[in-house]
Amino acid sequence: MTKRFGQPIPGAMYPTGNQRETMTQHMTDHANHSAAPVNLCAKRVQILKAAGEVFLGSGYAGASMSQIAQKAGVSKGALYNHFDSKDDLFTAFFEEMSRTKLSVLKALVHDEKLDTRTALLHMARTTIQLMLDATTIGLYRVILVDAPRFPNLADTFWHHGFGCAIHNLASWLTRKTAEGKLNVDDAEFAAEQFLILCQTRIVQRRRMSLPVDCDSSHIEHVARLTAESFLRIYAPTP
Amino acid sequence: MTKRFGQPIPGAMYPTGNQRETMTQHMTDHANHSAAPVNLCAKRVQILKAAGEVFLGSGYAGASMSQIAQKAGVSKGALYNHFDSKDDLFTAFFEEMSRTKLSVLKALVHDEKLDTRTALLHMARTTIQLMLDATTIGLYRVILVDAPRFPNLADTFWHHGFGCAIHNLASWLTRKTAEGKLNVDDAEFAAEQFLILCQTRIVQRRRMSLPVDCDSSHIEHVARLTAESFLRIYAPTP
Amino acid sequence: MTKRFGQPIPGAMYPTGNQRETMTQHMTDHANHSAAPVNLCAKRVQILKAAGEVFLGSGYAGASMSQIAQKAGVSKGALYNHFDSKDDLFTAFFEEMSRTKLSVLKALVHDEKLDTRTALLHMARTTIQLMLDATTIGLYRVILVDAPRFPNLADTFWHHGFGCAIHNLASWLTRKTAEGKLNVDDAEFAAEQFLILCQTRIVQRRRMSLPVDCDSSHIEHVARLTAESFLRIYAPTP
Amino acid sequence: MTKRFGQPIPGAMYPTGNQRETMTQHMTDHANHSAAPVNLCAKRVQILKAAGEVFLGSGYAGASMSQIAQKAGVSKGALYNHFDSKDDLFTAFFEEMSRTKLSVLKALVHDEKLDTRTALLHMARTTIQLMLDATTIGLYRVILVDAPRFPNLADTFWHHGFGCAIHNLASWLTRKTAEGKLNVDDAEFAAEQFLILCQTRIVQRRRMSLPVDCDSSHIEHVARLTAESFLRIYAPTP
DNA sequence: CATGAATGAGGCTTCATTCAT
DNA sequence: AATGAATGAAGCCTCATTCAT
Repeated sequence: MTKRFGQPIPGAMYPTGNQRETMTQHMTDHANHSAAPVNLCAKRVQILKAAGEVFLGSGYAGASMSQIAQKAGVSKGALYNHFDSKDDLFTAFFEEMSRTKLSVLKALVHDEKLDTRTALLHMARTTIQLMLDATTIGLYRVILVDAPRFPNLADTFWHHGFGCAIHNLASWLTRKTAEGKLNVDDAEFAAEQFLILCQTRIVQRRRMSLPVDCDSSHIEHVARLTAESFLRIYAPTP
Repeated sequence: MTKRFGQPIPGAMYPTGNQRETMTQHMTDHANHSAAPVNLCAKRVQILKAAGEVFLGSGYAGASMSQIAQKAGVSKGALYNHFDSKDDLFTAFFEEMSRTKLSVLKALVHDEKLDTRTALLHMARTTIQLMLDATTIGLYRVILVDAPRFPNLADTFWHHGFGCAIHNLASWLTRKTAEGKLNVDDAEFAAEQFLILCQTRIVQRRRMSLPVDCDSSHIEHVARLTAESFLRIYAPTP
Repeated sequence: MTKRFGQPIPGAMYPTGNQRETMTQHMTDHANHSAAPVNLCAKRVQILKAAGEVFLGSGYAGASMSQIAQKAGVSKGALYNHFDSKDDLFTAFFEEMSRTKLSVLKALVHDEKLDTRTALLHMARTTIQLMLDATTIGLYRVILVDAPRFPNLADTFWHHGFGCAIHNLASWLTRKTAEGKLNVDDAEFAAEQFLILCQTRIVQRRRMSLPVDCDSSHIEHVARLTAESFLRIYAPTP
Repeated sequence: MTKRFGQPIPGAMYPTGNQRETMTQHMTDHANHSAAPVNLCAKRVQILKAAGEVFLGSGYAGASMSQIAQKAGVSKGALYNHFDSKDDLFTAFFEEMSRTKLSVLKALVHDEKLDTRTALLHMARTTIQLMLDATTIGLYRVILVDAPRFPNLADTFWHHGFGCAIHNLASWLTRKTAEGKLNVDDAEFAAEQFLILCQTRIVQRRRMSLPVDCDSSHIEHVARLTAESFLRIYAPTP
């Protein structure tokens, strides 16, 4: 059923089916013959946005095409003019979301001239904040529950999100180790540890819909403890 | 509608209605006149088992009563002789699962005469293994996706699982700190960090249905790194 | 399905099936071998009572055997020990109700030494009160809706209720005409007119669940107008 | 849940949702771009017609959506494109029926130049005929049995039917009294008496599904007796 | 291309009835 | 006799999808 997924080749054309580009970019690269494509894009974006709200909240099984159509302000039929099926829409939504919402993770590592401790604190704070975002939590939820039936889901999420962040962070850790600021052996593992440690206390509870204090002061506290802990693990031996 | 949840009163009897004892215990405490209760329990257990398989795999919305009935080998109507509704069955399944499957976490801390490093390794190994279990992963999945609609879910899970483990582990850490073997300030936080660190690499990927090597040698490796890291954070300052 | 109905022969025996005597009489005409029949009767009465409450309120289609069993405080199976089917129980309930609750109508005409006007007023009052009774209204409701599917229902109701009252009243009217107190030609028609006139204002509205003042003073008012009207129709020509 | 009822605003448009005009009028007031509404209306009418047949015969509880769909020649799901629920369909059916079928009652009083006796006979005949109509009997049945659960039912019926007729007739009676042709004190009460008297013998039996002669000659006979009786009650005192 | 009515499969639940205990 | 679990048909309703307009 699921048709397109897995290798989102940014420039490729999809001659069969309704698929179009992911459309947040180059909305204007066709000053050609008609404004229709713009509207198309607009409607597609509109639908994807609505699909996002619904799928993130309810998962694949809990969402209904009617709901999405209604929230998007279009007819049910219109959904099928832009997407071949619920599966297809789900897949498109997920890819779009992963690409746009997790971009923060890709840019987690700013190579500014911050000292190591400050940089770690900064990254911890940013990570926690991202992971508390409703969209991120929704995406995580969707992956956990729907990945068994949509095998490429997790790949996409990993590719655009966690995996990417781990990779970038690992590079940074390797660099810091080379600089003698840290002492990291398995950089990929350490990077993952860092990201996972960020979930202590706040993120973990929030994901489970448990009541939790999300004040920025609390976030700051946890970020600090996390950065500190990480430093203790990987501080260079004197 | 959903009747039973929240305060499982272990010794109470439910003479009227569908609710019965949680039924893993005292299947034999009726040397009286009839074997019927055994069958009743048997069928209830049978249904709960099937419900478990289905709910764990698909969440509440993705599961269907027909599926469950079929997997349990009973008629659809029979489900309603034992549970008032899908909600009720879901709730009962979840409570049962939390109680029985997470008991390992409660017993995570054995107060044996192991040295600290070995004990941590041991606990890391156990935790990883538990968290890789299909049931545990399913439960986690269910909580993430269905807790928003079933508020007690997360409480139950926390109460029987994570929360309990954190609490026990925190006590142990406090004790070790008193003994000078560790140097833990915020024991609850540290305990949670330990459990979260155990999810690095293997558990996290498995949860997302990503391919991952689950060999015991790999588990051992991660457990060792985890214990080591934890020790580095909280080793007593020399 | 419906087995027995139509000619309730009071003394007959029903050798096949579960049917027993209507049981409000001669509860004691068997000082014979066992007290079981008494219990049977008790349970049967209990069931019929519950069936009455439910059927009167909801009609045949709206009632459920479970409801009845619950209200009767017996098991669902027990219903089928006493009655062959829902149809059978319905039929038995209806006959019983008609017989017992409408007996007032049979005794509508007391041949006391009241003058005609007072007697009519008396009968109007009694009729209105009976017709306002929840049971009577329920019976009427049941006939209207279920008679098409249970052809003997209306016969029974007519036989025990309206028809009987009309008959008795017609005799009385004939007698009064003979005495020169009234001038009734078609006595059956006149009797029916009287009973129907009693439904003006209060009974008619109550039947339709419309709000209506049922004070005894209001009843008295309507009864008086009704008797007066009847007298004007059938007063002997001077 | 039930959305439309109570105040049928004749000219309102319901652009969103299932609700549409009651649709017996202006099937042609859209010389616009498409013939679809005609079909829509047609189907809605088709469904309402089928619903009428079923509900009138069986009441709310005894009717099934499958039956209605089948009788309407549409799929079960199609019902829900036009009505939100069984309740909604029931409510719409009842309102429509009350409005269209009982209009005869509203026009009961023609202010022709008939003498009083003839006018009464005329009205009695018309009333009896209307009340014998299968639809009227069905509506009455539905009210009695379902009004307890649908409070607006009886109001609607009264508003469109009985109540209206009583009101018009009462005005007529008052007029006749002013003209010295009748001597009516409580005109509303008298009007109700007239309508109720019309139910003697034929209507009452028919309602209960009892066998009864409905020949026009019999109707004429009862109408004559009824008019005569009414005249005797309210003839002006000489 | 947009619409939304139509469809039929399938969802959850209730029901009358049966039957082993 | 009494119980209540089991059954499978049927009830109401929703859903993804199609298609005429």
